[in-house]
Amino acid sequence: MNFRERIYFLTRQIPPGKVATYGQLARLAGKPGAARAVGACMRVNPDAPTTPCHRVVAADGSLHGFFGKHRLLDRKQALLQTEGVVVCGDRVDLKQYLWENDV
DNA sequence: AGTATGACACGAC
DNA sequence: AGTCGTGCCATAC
Repeated sequence: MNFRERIYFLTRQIPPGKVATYGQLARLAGKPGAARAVGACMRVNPDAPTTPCHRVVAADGSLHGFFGKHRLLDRKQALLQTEGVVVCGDRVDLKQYLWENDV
């Protein structure tokens, strides 16, 4: 299982209404410093709906990438809010929606 | 095999 | 608190 697959798997484990940071996924993947690598995996993200990359945010809770050029953030943003994540502008309250991975 | 690029994170100012 | 610079890992060419 390559890192990418782990990242996708972990991302899939993110419950609705919650978000995980790249560093978090990287850490769960076994590479606490592979935050960038996580983002790289999301970029290739072959399974967009299967891998809720929109649930993956930066360490500050700010949404990255998936809205940059595509600007479809509004769509993802709305989706996140539908799941229970209130997106403040381009950021979410990690203290409230940060995936604790208790499971 | 090496170089260049990238959806990040942390430290310091 | 916000902004700037550097470091880490993986992927793609």
